[in-house]
This record gives sequence, C-alpha cells and structure tokens, in this order.
Amino acid sequence: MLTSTQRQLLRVISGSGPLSRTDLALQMGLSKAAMSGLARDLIDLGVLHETETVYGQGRPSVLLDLRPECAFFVGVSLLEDPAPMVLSDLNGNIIARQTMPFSRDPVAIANLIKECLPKLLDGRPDIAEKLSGIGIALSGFVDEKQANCVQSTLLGWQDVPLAKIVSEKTGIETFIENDAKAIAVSEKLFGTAREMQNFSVVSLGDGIGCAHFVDGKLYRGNHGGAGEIAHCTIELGGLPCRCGKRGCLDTIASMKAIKEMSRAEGLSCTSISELEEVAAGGTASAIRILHKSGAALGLAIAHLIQMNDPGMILITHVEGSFDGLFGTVMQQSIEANVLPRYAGQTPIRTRLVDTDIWSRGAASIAAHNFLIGPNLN
Amino acid sequence: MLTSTQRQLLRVISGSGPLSRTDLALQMGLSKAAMSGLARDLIDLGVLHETETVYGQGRPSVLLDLRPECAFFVGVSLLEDPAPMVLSDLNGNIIARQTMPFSRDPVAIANLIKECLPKLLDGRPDIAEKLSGIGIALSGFVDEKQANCVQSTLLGWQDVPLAKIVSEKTGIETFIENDAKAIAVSEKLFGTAREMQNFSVVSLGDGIGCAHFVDGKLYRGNHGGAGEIAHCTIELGGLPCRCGKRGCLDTIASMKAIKEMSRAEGLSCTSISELEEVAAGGTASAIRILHKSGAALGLAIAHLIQMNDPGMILITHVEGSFDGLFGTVMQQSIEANVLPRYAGQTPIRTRLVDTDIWSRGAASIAAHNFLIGPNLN
DNA sequence: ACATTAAGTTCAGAAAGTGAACAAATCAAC
DNA sequence: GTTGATTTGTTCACTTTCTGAACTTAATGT
Repeated sequence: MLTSTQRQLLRVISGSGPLSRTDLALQMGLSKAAMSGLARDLIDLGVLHETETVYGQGRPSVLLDLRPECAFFVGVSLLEDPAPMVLSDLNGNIIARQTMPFSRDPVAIANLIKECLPKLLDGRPDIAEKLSGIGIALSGFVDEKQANCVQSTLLGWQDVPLAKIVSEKTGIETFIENDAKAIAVSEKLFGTAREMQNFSVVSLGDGIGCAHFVDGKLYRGNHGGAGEIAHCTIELGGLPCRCGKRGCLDTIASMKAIKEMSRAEGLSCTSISELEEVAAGGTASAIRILHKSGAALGLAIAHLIQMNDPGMILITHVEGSFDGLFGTVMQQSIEANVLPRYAGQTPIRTRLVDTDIWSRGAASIAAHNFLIGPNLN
Repeated sequence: MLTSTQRQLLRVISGSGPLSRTDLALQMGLSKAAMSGLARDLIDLGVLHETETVYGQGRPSVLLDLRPECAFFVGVSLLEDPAPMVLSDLNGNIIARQTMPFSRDPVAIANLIKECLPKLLDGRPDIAEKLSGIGIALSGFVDEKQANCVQSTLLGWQDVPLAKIVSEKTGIETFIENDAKAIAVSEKLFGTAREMQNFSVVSLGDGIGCAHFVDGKLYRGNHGGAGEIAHCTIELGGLPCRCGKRGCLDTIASMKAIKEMSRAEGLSCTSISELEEVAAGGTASAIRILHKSGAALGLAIAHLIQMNDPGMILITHVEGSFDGLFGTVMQQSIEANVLPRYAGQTPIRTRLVDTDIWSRGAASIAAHNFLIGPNLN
C-alpha cells in the first residue's frame, strides 16, 4: 500500500508527464531532500523509473515517469453485446482483448469475468501477479464509492452491489462506473485531458452521456447525476422521451433520435454518415434533421459552457458523424449561444470512438483507483 | 500564521458545527493524541473555545467551536450607491455598519475604504487589533487569486488589481470577489449551506447571478466564468441582450427585464410585487409576463440541476418577488424539466435579500481566506 | 459503592519533512 | 584543456508532527 505522499507524487506525474525530482519537489511543495527519498522508494517499488536526461546549464536533470508495466488492469464494458474485456497497463495501452457473453445477472457477470480472466492473462504469469484492479463500465447511476449501481434502465438494476460481487468472486479489487464518467477518467489519465483540471466529456451515441472533471477530480454530483445533459429540455413540448418528459436533448440529438427522425421522414438511412450523404445530395428532409439535431446539441453544450466554464469540451462520436453538416451546425450553435466574449475560448475537441473506448474507460477506473486511491483528502 | 492541519480543523468545524475532540480526530483522520495538542494550541491562540458539554455513557464530551470574536472582517459592496461597508465577526454577525460614496476609480475606492475604517472600528481598539481582512464584492469577473478584477462592465474595468491597491493603502489583507460567488461563500460559511458540499446559488436581482460550490469548494471555472447562467439562451431569437446575443435568461427573468416587459405592456409597475398584485387582480398581460419569466428561470435552473446535480439550490430574491405567481410558476417549471426520477430531490430554498447581503458576502470572502487560507492543497 | 463506558491527556518513539552542506554532472569562457 | 559557474540530486543531523499504549477523568447504570 502506498502512503498519501506517494500517491500525491503519482498524481502529479500522471497529470504533468515526466518530471525531474527538483520539479516534482517544487510542484508538491516538498524539499529536495524529501523528494530524494520518496523517489528512491518508488523506484525500488518498481512504480517509477528514470527516463530521459535533460541537458541545460548545470547538472542535467533526470526525468522520472510512471513505469507502465508496474500494474495492470482489466476493463469490462457492459454496454455492448457481447461484452468486451481488455487488459491494460498504467498508460492505457491494451495488452490483450477478449469478449464475454452479455448478461444482466450480476452473479452471472461475476462468473463470466472470472472465467474470462485466465484467457486474458494467458501465458503471462508476470502480468497476472501485477493485476491491480478490475473496472466495469455500465449505463446507469453509480454511487460515489464506485461500488454500487444505484439504478440502470438498460440493465434493469436497482441498488446492485456489483463491485463487491465481482471482487469476491475474482479476489481482485473491483470498481464500477457510469459510461460517460469512465470515458472522462480515461481521457484524464490516458488521453488529451491529462493536464486539464476542468473539462467535460460529451459522449454521443445511441444515447448522450456527459461527465465533468472539476479541479482535477471527477465530479459525480449530489445523487450521482451530474452530467445528465441528455435530459435537459431543449424543445418545450417536443417529442416524448423515454424519461417521461418531453423535448429532452435525447429526443433530438442522440443517434437513436436521428435515426428515428429520418425513418419518420421516409428516409432509409441507418447511420448518420448515410444521412450526411443524402443531405449533401440536397434532400431537404435530411438537411432539416441534421440542422435540428446539430443545433440542439450545440445549444446544450453552450448551456454547459455558460454554467460551468470548462477548459475544454471533448465530444466522442462514431465514424462519419462529425465531418459534415451535423458537426458544422453544432459548432455554429455553440458559438452563437455562449457569451460573445467567451466565444471560441473553450476548445471543442472531438474524438472518434474506437472499439476499445468503453472497455479502456472501464480499465481506467481501476487505474485511477490505483494511482489516486480511494481517498483524496 | 496557522499550519495546514490547524486550517483543516477550522474547515471541519466551520462545515459541521461544534464537535468534540474525539469526533474531530475521527473526521480528520488523526489520532486522539494529535487532536489533543492541536486543540490546546488553538484554544490558547483564542481561535477555538469549549462550548457545550454533551452527556452520554462514559465521560462527557466537550464540544469545540470557533470563537466568533477571534477575528474580524470588513466587507464592502461595490454593487450599491452609496457603497455599504460592514464589520463582521467569524460567524457573520454584523458588528457595525457604514456607507461610503460610490466610486469607479480603484485608487479612490482604496482611499474611501481607508477613511471609513476608523468610523467602523470606532472606539473598539480590541477589534481593530484583530481585523484580519477586507473583502470586496463587485459585479464582474475576478481571477482565481481573488486579487484582480479581470473585467467589469458595471465598473468599466479591465484587469484592475484592486486587492493589491486596497491592501497597500490600508495595510490589511484584501480579497475581491464576484457578487454571486460572494453570496455563495457567505451561505457556505454563515448560512444554510454550511454542511453542504455541493450547491448552487442563484441571485435574482436587476441581473441574474449564479455560483457553484463543488466538493466543498467554490468553483470558479476555467476563465472565472462558472455560473454565468444569465446568458444561457432560453428563447431562440428572443430579445437582444446587453451581452450581444438574443434571448438570454437575463432578457426574460431578471428584475430589469420584468420591469421592462411590464412597461412595454403599458403597465405602470415598478416592482415585481406590484406586478404580482396586478396579476392577482386578473390583468392578462401581467399574468403573461410573470408566467413567461418564471417559466424561463425555472427552465434554466432545471438545466443547472440536470448538468450538475447540486445538493441544493438557493435563490436569493427581493421582497415580494417569490410569494406569488412568479415563484409558483418557477417551481413548476423546475419540476417539469428535470428527470422525473429526480423531481423534488433537489431542495430549492429561497432567501430574502436583506440590506447587508452583499456587504456580508464581501466580508465572508475575507473570513473564508482566514479560515481556509490561500492554498487548500 | 463499584463496574462500565467513553473522553481526553501524557509520553516515548516512529515517521516524515527541513536546511545546510556537499557531491556530481554538465556548460561556458578563457 | 582547465577552471568557474550552475544546477541537480544526495546525505545527514535535527525538527515537527503524528501514533499507540497506558493512563486519568468524569460521567452512567446497577
């Protein structure tokens, strides 16, 4: 087990990349003397290693970085059928992949994970030994201990202590997390948001997810519901939503809604890129749909910017959904609906989802708990 | 100067109210032994004192609380003309009041504060000695050091280092803060949000302000713009706003907007309570205005709840503005536009603004810096 | 009166951090 | 080249802070 000072050091390196002992001491508010011993201990433990040597005036500084192979993590996505499962190192590199059958039964899930583990770790006893945690991503609300699923419509769950069930079955510490929040953590640890203290992730898929990092920490909200942007009312008296309200963003800008609208308009498009193609051909109904949904998403994101002033918004999306009209309208809608003096001040980055996004996000939850630990103070 | 452990203790007491040494030790993750010395030091320093004795089984526990008279703070509001100025203790109790002429010139403001200080402290050398900070509340954007006003339309400022100017003139540590954020801090330290880790304040006045507390800390946003709810677009293509956009919440639900709308409708109402009266008499236009603005404010607050899931929303408002139609419609609009399963889960509290609200808020900024200190780690 | 219970104190020792002096490794200048 | 300047990183004696265990204190309950 690591001390809180050691954890703080890992957190700093994870957020800033490789640093010299002197820089680390400075950033952590410690003396060089304290840093010296701290670094030695963590190097001996195999968590840190010396990487590059930087030459300047005076004695060159030796950069310290995390040893990605000092700990490994398993990530499971309960968002797809079959459920993907990956083995990842501390840098988010994926070492191995498996899939397991999808199930809604917590105990069955635990059993499936247990059965799949040996396949994932096949022939790598060194890795098996350093397996430090399992992360599970799912659609639904998760408590702040990342242990219980408070509610999940997709899985039909209510207060399911999945983390405990899985960790008891496998003997490995397990954490669960909401899908969008898992992506946010993954981007903070492994992705483009490493050095960012405040940012939000909007995940655009069949549904729309969202998660916030505030002051370098995932913000979960008082009931775990922070980031429920999908059910902001965008169109008063709009279409009925699965949540019970009307005109939620989810009914206008989710992939599901877009597909439904195009079906209602008599278009035979099954993906957004097809719709973009039809729109490029000049079909008015396709253009109308893309306009409406792009503008709605942009408006919701503008609200988010106005409310929270994040340092960045990262939109994860599927192939082809952002190169055309939809993306353009959304961008314009954001710019038009934030304070003019802030327009363009919040970088909007987009990221194509790959097949590993959810399972890697799940693994990042376990990695996050390894690096940062349960209690941040 | 206090150590970081001492500050942590003050923070815990400030957030939870009086606690026994044993409880404090538990909450801070320290041993009873460490707590014993810590408490003795702070009592000797005059910061803590023993209050109630609680009897149970075993030796009774002695509750420790902050000594409100261990430090005093001055708060100045640059939101009113003339500018109110108060002297407050660590509990937010107001010891003395003064007013000073309003000015937009930073140096003149510093001089006015310096001149007014002796009047506030008149005949109380004991308090003068313990004066620990000056807080200034203003309308505009403030940097994260609470030292510089980045921009203020009302004051016509751009990058004004007001805190430094005032502290150099008066010799007392000075901090500035945005008006809504100052109210949020005041509510966290002195008011109804003491034990709340996540909450938002919406201040309803001529303009609409908003501020968020996240994980027990004021969240300022990446450019200091968190909480700019007033310029969320609520009505696409609505009335032009002073910010340059159209249909901002500010153009529909601020007191200024409501007064303007009633003027446009030929009503001679100069306050919201008059408008409520006319509406109660059955005048359609008055009812329409109150409906529209109440619904807009409710929708914006619903967005806030959906995005951030705060533990509470506190609305500060002026006399008469919340007892009638406006308040009712707003409440309904909130309930109708949040996820049905969350409806009613976020307490909406309202608080009548008194004449001291801004100046007390300003003083709370100084108190906050005394209690929590500049760096939270 | 006496056992039980829990709060708070004391004290020796462990743990973590500091400051100052020093060793090490380079650049720059003559 | 040699020398001096410069900066990194280490060592070591010392201080500060915290812990664990034993102890004292002040109540309740029987």
